[in-house]
Amino acid sequence: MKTKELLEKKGLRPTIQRIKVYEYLLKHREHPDVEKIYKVLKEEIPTISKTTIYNTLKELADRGLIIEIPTEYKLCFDGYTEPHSHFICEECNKIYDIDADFEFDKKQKINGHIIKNFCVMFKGICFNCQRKEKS
Amino acid sequence: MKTKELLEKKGLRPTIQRIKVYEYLLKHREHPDVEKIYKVLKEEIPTISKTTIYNTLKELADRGLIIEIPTEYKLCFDGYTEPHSHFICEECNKIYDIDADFEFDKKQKINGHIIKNFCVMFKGICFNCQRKEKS
DNA sequence: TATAAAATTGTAATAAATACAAAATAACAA
DNA sequence: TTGTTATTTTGTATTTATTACAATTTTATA
Repeated sequence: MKTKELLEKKGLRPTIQRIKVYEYLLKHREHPDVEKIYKVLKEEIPTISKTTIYNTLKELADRGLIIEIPTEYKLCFDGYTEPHSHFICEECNKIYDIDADFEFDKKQKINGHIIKNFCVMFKGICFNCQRKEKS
Repeated sequence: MKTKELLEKKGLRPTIQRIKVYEYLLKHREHPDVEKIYKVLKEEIPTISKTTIYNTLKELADRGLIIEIPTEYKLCFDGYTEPHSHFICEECNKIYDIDADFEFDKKQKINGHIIKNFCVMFKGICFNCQRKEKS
């Protein structure tokens, strides 16, 4: 389905700003933060405002079209919403996708709390930073 | 073991500020943020500085004495370091401990990345907010 | 007690996020 | 079309969170 239709299905007007933000996250799997998205989109849409980026990301996340990844440093975003985990490198702070499948039935309650979703974050030294340290 | 000795064992001088920050986190299982800890400790130690809270929390976390819990809203802290998970309520933003045991061998690598630790965050509507919504 | 190292404090600077009113855009009825 | 209304975007101002850093204070120990 096209980005435009996905937005409409969630009750969001498919404005050029929303489409571009969403498409950026679908095409780039780097888990960007607000600043990164803003800088890139400003090339294409010079009038775009950072407030719009914030607003759009919140709307997309509220509707489950994207995932918010809170880190110690900043809030990052992911357009890939299939169940997966993340790894963050404590050297370079880069975030990697991890295809670890944790079994969990979202319909169950835990301690009386309704579970809507869950996320797993691994932390350590990434493949690349290990190489750098050796040399 | 006493807080003082735990700090010394990790190579940290057991200053009154560090002891109090650490003890606060061990005694209160509410997952406070910097602001909360600062406000409470300022009662006891009126000269304490927020920078010291930041510094101390970073040192404690680096040495594994406490856990950092990044959320969408702010960075929270936990003095309880036994393996456990967290649940955050999307209504009241309160963080609860969850005794879910996810099996994972930390010594293994994933995709070539060295895993030092991992955390699981559940999200949804907490027990208390469910009651409020019914009435 | 003197000296050096470590830690704390307070202020300033930076960065991240939010609030909000004005302007622009889009939907749609006449 | 055109006019009206609702929605969205933009830009600026605030607020909040975090970091940088020099001066002061504290601590260890020679």
